[in-house]
Amino acid sequence: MNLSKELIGASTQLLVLSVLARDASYGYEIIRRINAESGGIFTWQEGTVYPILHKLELDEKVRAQWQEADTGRRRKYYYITAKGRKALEAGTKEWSSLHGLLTRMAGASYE
Amino acid sequence: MNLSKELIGASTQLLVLSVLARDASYGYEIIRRINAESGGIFTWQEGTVYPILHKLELDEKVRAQWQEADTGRRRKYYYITAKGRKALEAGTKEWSSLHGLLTRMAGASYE
DNA sequence: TTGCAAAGCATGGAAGTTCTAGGTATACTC
DNA sequence: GAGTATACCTAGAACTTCCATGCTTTGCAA
Repeated sequence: MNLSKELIGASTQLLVLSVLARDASYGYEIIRRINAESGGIFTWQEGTVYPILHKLELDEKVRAQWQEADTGRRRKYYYITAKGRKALEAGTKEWSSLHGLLTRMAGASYE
Repeated sequence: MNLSKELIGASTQLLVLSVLARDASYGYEIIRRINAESGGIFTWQEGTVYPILHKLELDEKVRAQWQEADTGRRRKYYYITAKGRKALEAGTKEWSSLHGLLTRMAGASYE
């Protein structure tokens, strides 16, 4: 069993799930929100996020629903599911272990 | 500019560099050491690590040198370079930013 | 009313990555 | 001399993310 690869993919998935755990949202806005909060360390493109949303939906971690906005525009809203919340929690924990290992090892190398 | 992808790859590179920053070592032992210290959250295979070492060498972040062990066995020792140390330091910082973002966002979703 | 920018979703293909699965060879132990 | 541990390596499969691009609709300005 090797978590590493999933952890990696999880870093992007986790960010998306984090946004959706607060409020349902749609692709275009998720991108803007994450890019804003990232403080400029990276910039997601649309082509990065939409496939991730599709995968999350396939995995039943989110549910999608077309809605009409006040502006009259059609948007595909994504809602996090119970499964998605579990994945978010588990992923955050796994991420923390990896981060712990990394700081422990990198830190030790400066002594 | 998008750091994300490099960050990802960096997580594995960083662990290897961390080991080498303490002591020069060779592939087979690096694998054992990291697997031991990971506390079981993942298990690297040889096929994962050797290509990484080759890439690090190509990038001049490590230097390789064949040496004869007491046991009479040939080993390829890897030494971290100045460039490698810089990469380790920079990578650790980038990693921390991402981790900060992640905990900030995931944390906020539980409030 | 025409034209352009922004909002909004989507996909195909390039490039990169790790993992699996194999191969080779030497030393030690029984 | 057979098996196990040490030690290195690579090809190819499978999976990702990223970039470029295309499409449609709405809003606004000239």
